[in-house]
Amino acid sequence: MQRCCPPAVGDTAERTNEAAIFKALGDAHRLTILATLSRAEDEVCVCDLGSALPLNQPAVSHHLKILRDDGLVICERRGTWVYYRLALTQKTALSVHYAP
Amino acid sequence: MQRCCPPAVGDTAERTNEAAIFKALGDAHRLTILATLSRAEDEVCVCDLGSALPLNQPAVSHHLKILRDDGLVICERRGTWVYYRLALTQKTALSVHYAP
DNA sequence: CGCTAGTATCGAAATATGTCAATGCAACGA
DNA sequence: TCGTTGCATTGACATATTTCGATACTAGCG
Repeated sequence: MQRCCPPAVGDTAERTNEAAIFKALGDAHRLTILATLSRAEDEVCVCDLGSALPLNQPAVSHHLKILRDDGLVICERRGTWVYYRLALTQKTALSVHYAP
Repeated sequence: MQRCCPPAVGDTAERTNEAAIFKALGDAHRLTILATLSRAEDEVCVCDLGSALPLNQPAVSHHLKILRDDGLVICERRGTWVYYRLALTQKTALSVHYAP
């Protein structure tokens, strides 16, 4: 396989993982959730997250699951309520630089 | 409207714009395109961008249009070929910090 | 058990992705 | 000039994924 330019850095699987994170961020409602969590000094319960969005509870829960599955937020149940907070991992740092 | 937590920063329109950029990055093929452009010292023509992807030309063109519409790349036609390069604007800096 | 908070599942509408065909655009040769 | 060739984009369509509401379900409390 002959090419004029060097092949792209990183394999496809790695790039797919990166894309999944960006995809999770590619929704205005989820950005609102993350912004709310970031502004909150402490964790925020689901009902408060939902009250800032024009969605009903199942839809909010759906978006939260996406953020959970991508490791962007973590949740903890205490009694009746579930509290969310940002998962401050490398992923959320998001200092993206192409190419590495 | 009464809430326990402060409202999210930024209005919906602004957040929608941000989401559009993340959505553009939320695809492994488009990340490959951006990585290739970033690695290339100079611009890269469409045929070379396409040869690094398991897609045919129309699909590549489609992805390039998404990146163009979001202001992430710019293109220039010279003769028969069209050359792409990164649009090094604020958008591509992508030093994301929530909340601002 | 009843009640509330949150999640999971299902289905419909909207959107995204990729392929094929058709169109533009520029270079080249008769 | 005209037709041909090759690169790139656009449009139409089929398929896949996403989004969100309605409903059903689970967990915890009194």
